Amino acid sequence: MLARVPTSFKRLPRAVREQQMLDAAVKVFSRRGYHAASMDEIADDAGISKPMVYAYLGAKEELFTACLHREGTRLMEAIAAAVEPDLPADEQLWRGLRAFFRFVGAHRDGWAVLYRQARGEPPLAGAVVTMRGRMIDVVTGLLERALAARGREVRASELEIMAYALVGASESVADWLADHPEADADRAATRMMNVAWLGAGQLLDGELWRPADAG
Amino acid sequence: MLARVPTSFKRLPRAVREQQMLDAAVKVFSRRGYHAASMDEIADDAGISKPMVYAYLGAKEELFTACLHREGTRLMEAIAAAVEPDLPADEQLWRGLRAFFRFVGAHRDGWAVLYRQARGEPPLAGAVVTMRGRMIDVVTGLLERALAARGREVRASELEIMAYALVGASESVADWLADHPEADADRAATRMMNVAWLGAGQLLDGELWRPADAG
Amino acid sequence: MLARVPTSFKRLPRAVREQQMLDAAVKVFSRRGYHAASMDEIADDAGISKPMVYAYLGAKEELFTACLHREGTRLMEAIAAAVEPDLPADEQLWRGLRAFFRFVGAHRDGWAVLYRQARGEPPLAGAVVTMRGRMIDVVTGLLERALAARGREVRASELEIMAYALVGASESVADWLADHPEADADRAATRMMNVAWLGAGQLLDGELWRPADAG
Amino acid sequence: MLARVPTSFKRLPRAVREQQMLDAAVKVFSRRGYHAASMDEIADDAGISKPMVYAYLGAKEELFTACLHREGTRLMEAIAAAVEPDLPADEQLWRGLRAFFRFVGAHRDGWAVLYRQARGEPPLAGAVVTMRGRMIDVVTGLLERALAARGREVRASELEIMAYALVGASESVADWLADHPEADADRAATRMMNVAWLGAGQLLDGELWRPADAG
DNA sequence: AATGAATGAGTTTTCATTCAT
DNA sequence: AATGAATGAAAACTCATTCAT
Repeated sequence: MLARVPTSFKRLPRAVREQQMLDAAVKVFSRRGYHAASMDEIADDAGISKPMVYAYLGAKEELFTACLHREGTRLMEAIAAAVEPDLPADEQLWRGLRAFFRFVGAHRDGWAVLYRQARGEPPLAGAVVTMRGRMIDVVTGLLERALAARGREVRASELEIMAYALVGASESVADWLADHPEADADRAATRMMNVAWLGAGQLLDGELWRPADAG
Repeated sequence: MLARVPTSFKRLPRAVREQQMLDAAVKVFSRRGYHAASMDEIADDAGISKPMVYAYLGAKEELFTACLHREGTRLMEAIAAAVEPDLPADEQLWRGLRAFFRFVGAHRDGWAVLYRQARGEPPLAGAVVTMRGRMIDVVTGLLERALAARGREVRASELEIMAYALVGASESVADWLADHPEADADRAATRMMNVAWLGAGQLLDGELWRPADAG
Repeated sequence: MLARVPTSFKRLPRAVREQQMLDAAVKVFSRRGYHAASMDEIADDAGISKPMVYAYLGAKEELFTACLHREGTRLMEAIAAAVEPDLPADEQLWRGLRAFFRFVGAHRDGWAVLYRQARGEPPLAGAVVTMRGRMIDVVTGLLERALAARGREVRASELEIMAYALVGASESVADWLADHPEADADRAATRMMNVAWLGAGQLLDGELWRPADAG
Repeated sequence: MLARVPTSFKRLPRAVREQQMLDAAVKVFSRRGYHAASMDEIADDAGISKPMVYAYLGAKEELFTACLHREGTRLMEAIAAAVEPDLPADEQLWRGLRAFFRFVGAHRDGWAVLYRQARGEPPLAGAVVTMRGRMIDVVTGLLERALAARGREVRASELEIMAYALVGASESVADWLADHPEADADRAATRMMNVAWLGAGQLLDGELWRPADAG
């Protein structure tokens, strides 16, 4: 948590103000949902007047999009930092999943919640398409590299479905994680990795995938 | 022989009206989203006045819940009808997935859309928990039977996460299907089955699962 | 309380049905207030369908008026039965007041509550004027007889104001009684009699009026 | 010298708007009654939009309460200004009553009407209790001082009933005054004073109380 | 640069009342 | 005689958004 900047600091540079607003918006959107969140509450929470919010970040929809964008980027950066392109595919997938669940587990008010809300709201469809596209791209890239390393090639649409399945499964397990606050992010990542890598067939036969490292 | 259908469409019995209303509500909720859907439009679309909607199905939230319940039950019935408990696990999973995607593909305004919306809306959380529980139960049951057939046993929470992953993956691929109207439901089901059954590991190595039948 | 007539008794004579409805209406109006009382609840409580209420007792306003009329008449009859025109004025006033407070105390859901509600509602003004007129007439008659017995005469408008004051004071003390369920009706009547008969001047000097009898 | 009154009546400071709204609300509530009064009409009458009413004075119930409070306070102040604690009790009572009737007569849309409405409305019960308490306190205080001057003492509950009677009688005569627009407030006050001070017993015997002064 | 004042437009919900059977 | 079905009309309340200062 960032220390709250005292309200007495007036005339802050624009960039700082914008971050304050986004912090407040993420908080309120997460807590109340897109519709139930009121611009009033967001402005109040940011310690700023409503017209300023409009002046800096635009209307409600844009504001939400900006939140989603910022949180999504942070998530993507966390994943990117964890994955090293030269490792084998399973290690890459594992590190990516682990980073994903760690991030989601650590920011329970952030991207996962916003994304979940956005998915059901037609007016936010655009933002969702954009963000999901970025996630799909990450996964697709990983798969493509893995295939290339094996000297194989697969139609793009096949890869895309697979990426959808992986992303959807991860989101769902992230939901499970969000609903079980006592659960451990790394354990969830391990389970997810098992399903994703081995598939139900091998799992049912008792096969198991285990992380190589401890951390 | 049949009872005479009245020439004017007025004064229908309650049960009929309720179905008309639910039809309209599912349509409008799907098209507009929960919040943007107005009770006015739903009533109009059902060809009935608003007070009747309130009298028969209650306030907006209850109405949505009723929609979700009806559509979810239909989906579940479609899946249940397709799965035969005595078949091997992969065949069961396949038939279940195929039934799921066929249903979702055939009712693009139905369960999948409502469910997606409900997930982001705090006020609808209760309904989501109930419905998701039913889906998870179906998948968990399937996995349990498969394990039993192999003489193995696994902790309930492990199974649950696996079920979450499968359900989430399916939902996500269903989204993909919803976004690609030209796509074929059975092909999507096959892709999904591959990911779910074989896992990324074997898929990347070129293994492939194929349906046994043609239907 | 009348024993509830079982709903299975259908086709009751009109007069009986009307009393059932009035019973229900008095109850619901008293409990909820004129506006918050819904015709639905009244019909339900009477164990009858709404159209019947309309057919027998008319619209909501008429229904309320009918309630007020019935309860008011009962009150007036109770007072009339208690007052004997040949007694001295103070004895008459005392008996009238005592009957009034006893009645109000015994029917805490009846006349007093309805009347209080009606007073503030412009649409019910007519009914209030009528009922209050009847009360004022009773008091005015009492005062006139008392004056006649003393061989005096006073302008009608003077008497009228006096009657207003007495009626208003009684209503107010009745309110006090309604708000103090543990209070005793006869004690309240005695206090009221003291104020009304002796006036503040004598009361402050310690004079006291006491009922002659014990009953 | 005076601050320039803006040519357009827009953008007034909050305090001013609040008074305008209260003025309009008192008017509309008095004319139509609590329920029949619509927030729309009140806003229109105040020359402002509905949301401002909600923003400044809250929901309908709070708005009504605020009206009652303002008008009640004005009435109480008028009475307090008229009564001088060092005068004899009858003089105090007389001045109080006169101030009361003058005020009520001069503000036929104010306190008396609102109070009458509030009494019958269950949702406004709280406000009524508060306001009536203040009136009762004023009268009780007067009576206590009078008793103390005579060296006597009386139980609080006795005084309370007496106060109820006096307040109720005054309200009723105020009603009479409201229904007789040609009537004179001071004459009504004199009549009321006679009943209250002398009581029916002495009045019937021809005794009469008269104000000492002419004003 | 910053905000208090202001509103248009829309929504859910309720209720008295009446047909058609 | 009795009722389930049906509705017109209105009311309270909220919110995103913008002026004017």
